[in-house]
Amino acid sequence: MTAIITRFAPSPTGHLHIGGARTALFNWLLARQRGGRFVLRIEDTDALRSTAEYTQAILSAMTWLQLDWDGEPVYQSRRADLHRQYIDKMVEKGQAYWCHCRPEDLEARRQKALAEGGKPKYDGLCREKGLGPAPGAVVRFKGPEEGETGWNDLIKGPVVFDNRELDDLILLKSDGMPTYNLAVVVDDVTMNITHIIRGDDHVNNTPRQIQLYHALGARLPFFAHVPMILGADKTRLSKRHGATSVMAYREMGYLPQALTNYLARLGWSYGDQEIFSLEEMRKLFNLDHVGRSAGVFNPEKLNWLNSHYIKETPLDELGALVWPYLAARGYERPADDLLAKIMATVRERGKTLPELAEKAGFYFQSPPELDPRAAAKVLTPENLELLREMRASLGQALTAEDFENLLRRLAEARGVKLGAIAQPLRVALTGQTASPGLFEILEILGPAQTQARLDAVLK
RNA sequence: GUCCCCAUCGUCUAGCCCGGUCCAGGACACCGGCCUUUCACGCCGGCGACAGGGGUUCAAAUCCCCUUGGGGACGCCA
Repeated sequence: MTAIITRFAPSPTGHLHIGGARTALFNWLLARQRGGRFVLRIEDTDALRSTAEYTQAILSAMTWLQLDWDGEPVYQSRRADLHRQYIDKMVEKGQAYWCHCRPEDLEARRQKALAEGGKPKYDGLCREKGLGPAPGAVVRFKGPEEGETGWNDLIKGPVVFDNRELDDLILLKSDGMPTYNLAVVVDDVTMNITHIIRGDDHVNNTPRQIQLYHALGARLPFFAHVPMILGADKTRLSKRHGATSVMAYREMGYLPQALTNYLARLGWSYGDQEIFSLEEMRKLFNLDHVGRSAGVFNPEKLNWLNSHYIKETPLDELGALVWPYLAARGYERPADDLLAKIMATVRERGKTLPELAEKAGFYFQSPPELDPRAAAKVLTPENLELLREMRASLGQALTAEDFENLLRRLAEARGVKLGAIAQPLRVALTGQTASPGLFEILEILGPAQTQARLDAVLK
């Protein structure tokens, strides 16, 4: 059995988006699982819209997601000569022909066909004219006029198109550049791609591409069309549904494992299992279990996965990940072990990295910003008096455990519940009524900081 | 308009290919309870779906047909 070769072929006309990331992931998974190759091809034949910046952004997004590719990325634009050779050969063999129809005329005829209830396809005007090259001319594929073209899609099953539905697609643009459909086929053939996993929106291109494979005498690859990802309103995921680029999710504080796990599970399943490391997916992934219907992107579930992976991240790593968000708030960097201890107290209280930074904010503000409603409710005259009385004894403990014993004894001595003295202290130290565990906070703040915060409230 | 694809809880899905084990299982979200110094986490419980209609069959979420609904494509974009 020969090794499989898959590819991801984004066009650098924008950032890597959620849908693209998923097709990349599936291609990567299949290749890695079967010991094959996963190659990256940048489809930059649209000179107007493709940029080097987007190319870079796509590469870094892939790297962030830990989807490594084999060899150097292939730039489609640099293969234009090769594409041109194939086109010339097809013209020579009578498989393609020069067409002199002008874009405006074409558009007019399309509109007319549409108005008459027909399909807006090329009418074949130049097909039998035997024209040659000319300024503004294009080369079209001479497709079969009858019969059917179909394939057995690895995800969708058998798909068949009537050849009469297909028109003579352009292979060479008037600017001398190959079109997408031609370039893709020539590249996939010459790069020996065995499995093409791509978005659903390409099924309509597939019969045309298959005809090109036939014309080229090339062996067909396997096709697998992954369903679209939709927004909450069930239309194609777009900007107005919120962030769509992978890097935007990185900035919003999502972990790459959460995103790949979510994306894999959106469409693919393995029984009831929800949590998969990249390593695990790689073992278990299977195109048979990729669903056929479109899926709605659900940020809530992504959040859940993100908090799961946040809880799994070692504290020192988590500290490093959250630090940039803390720094953005203008805080000073604490020692690594202290930052790790802080993370331990907040990591179950936030779903994204910036949320963690927000929950940890009070540690870094001295005194912390006092929530007026918390103050009004909890820092009553009686409670302030209570804090004043407790102030000295708080200097006698050092560890969270000691603080717990101390406060429990104090509560017992006064004949009140722990909460009665914990809440005023919490508000004094954090400015909030909701916070991480009070004993841990006391340990982290230390005696001096604790006294300073009490002083600020009691002055 | 034409063609292609799709259709199980609000959402992601298991089950469908090989009909009975499914008065349909899991997860997110939501609601309730427990735990508890607060908030979370965690645990327990609840709500909630086979789009509709015809067939085939002793039996259909599972097979077939139609309808409806949704998505996609119809570019000298990729």
